Amino acid sequence: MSWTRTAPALNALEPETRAMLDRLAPVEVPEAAVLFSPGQAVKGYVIVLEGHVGVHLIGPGGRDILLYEVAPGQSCIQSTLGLIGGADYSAEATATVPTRLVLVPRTLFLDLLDRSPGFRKIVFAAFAERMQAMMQLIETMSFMRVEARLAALILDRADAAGTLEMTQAEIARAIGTAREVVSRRLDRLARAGAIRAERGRIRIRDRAALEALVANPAV
Amino acid sequence: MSWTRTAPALNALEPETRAMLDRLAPVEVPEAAVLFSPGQAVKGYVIVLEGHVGVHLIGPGGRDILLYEVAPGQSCIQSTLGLIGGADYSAEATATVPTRLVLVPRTLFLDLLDRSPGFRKIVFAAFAERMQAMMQLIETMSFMRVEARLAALILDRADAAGTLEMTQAEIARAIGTAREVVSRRLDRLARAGAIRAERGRIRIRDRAALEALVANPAV
DNA sequence: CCCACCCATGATCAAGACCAATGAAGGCAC
DNA sequence: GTGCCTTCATTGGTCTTGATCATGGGTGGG
Repeated sequence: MSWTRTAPALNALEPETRAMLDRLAPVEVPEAAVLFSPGQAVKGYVIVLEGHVGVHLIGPGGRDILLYEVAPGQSCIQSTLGLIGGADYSAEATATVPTRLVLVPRTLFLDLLDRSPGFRKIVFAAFAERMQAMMQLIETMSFMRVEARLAALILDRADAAGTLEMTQAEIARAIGTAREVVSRRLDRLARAGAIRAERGRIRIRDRAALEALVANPAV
Repeated sequence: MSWTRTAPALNALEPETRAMLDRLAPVEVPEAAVLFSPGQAVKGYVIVLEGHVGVHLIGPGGRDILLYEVAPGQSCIQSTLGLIGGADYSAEATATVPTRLVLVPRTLFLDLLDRSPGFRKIVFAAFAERMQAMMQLIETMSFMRVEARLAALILDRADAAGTLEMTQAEIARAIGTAREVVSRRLDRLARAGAIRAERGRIRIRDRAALEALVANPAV
């Protein structure tokens, strides 16, 4: 009941709209569950309440790159895309941890979109934000070499203490390269004193050095 | 007067909405004019009436890649993005030929978005379509090698007779590589009998061969 | 006829993909 | 504790792709 209360973004909604959404039952999905895969039709608008979802493009040969991630309170742009434009999913979404989410059926979604300014605002703000991130991704992939991408990721995802808990394989997927390359790059960064690499963890030692790398991404 | 008549997509609009739009005066921009550049604030929603606009991401070092193109009747998603999300432009748009366009001011745009279901529908359909194309672009860049990208472009842009009038430099920008590479690849395709390369023009000779390349993009 | 633009080609070089083998740390069962 | 297994990481080596520099030839318009 009233799961909308747990999603801060939804607080600005009109009461009737919230009521309609609250009638939907959240769904629990286990870790590593595949929420959707390429080719499937979009069934509804997805709002993640708890947990974490990663959306990947899968290439032939099994390589995949992380398009974006969905945190609690956020929605999945692929779904929006499909509902508005009618396209099928072209990526794969998997829950990286046990996740709770709500699926707003297509008809309700379109109805709300038409009638609720607040809902519209939320949906489109999220849409725009994601889109922005995707353009960023294109830019990154086009113009930054792996080392710079790696530095950017470390700076971006490290916690306040300058620590990043990610396995090399995860990093590789996030920046779209092979694991070995990440290993080598990390090694170089470590030699240069920019970071300290541990098992499943990276500590920033020289933030400025990483920032310099990001600032000069010349391929 | 009544330029909305010339944009088929706008025919489905409510009469009042069309009337409001028709009050705006189209603008003429000369060939090679820069419509906007990275960092600029978004002034309004752009609808191209006539001509052709290319939107590029510019990297350090001058390299740039074609994000998408705007044909008559279409709008520029970067503008939509900025108006809804508040972000500045992150790409550069240039008119490739003399172009006529309409700029819907921000306030009117947001107002129409709120009040006109028809306008909303058009804007978001266009948004979704572009977004789809961008995902396609990411996929292409990630998983297709240059040869496959080249083949795809040839198939996609050739006219009914199987002829493509593009200079190698243009092709290079469109698929995000260097001109020399295009030259070499074209040469190989020509040797293989898939195409015939002439000055500023390419003729498809073996469509199936190109399609096979696109189908098997393994990096 | 000359000057832009377009194209071909060669040489070099770095990045990164891919394959393979090994080491090292942690978790678990017993 | 000991042994075993899984996950994570390191290292080496090979191979392709494609970026870049350089140079020369061709073509067409003014």
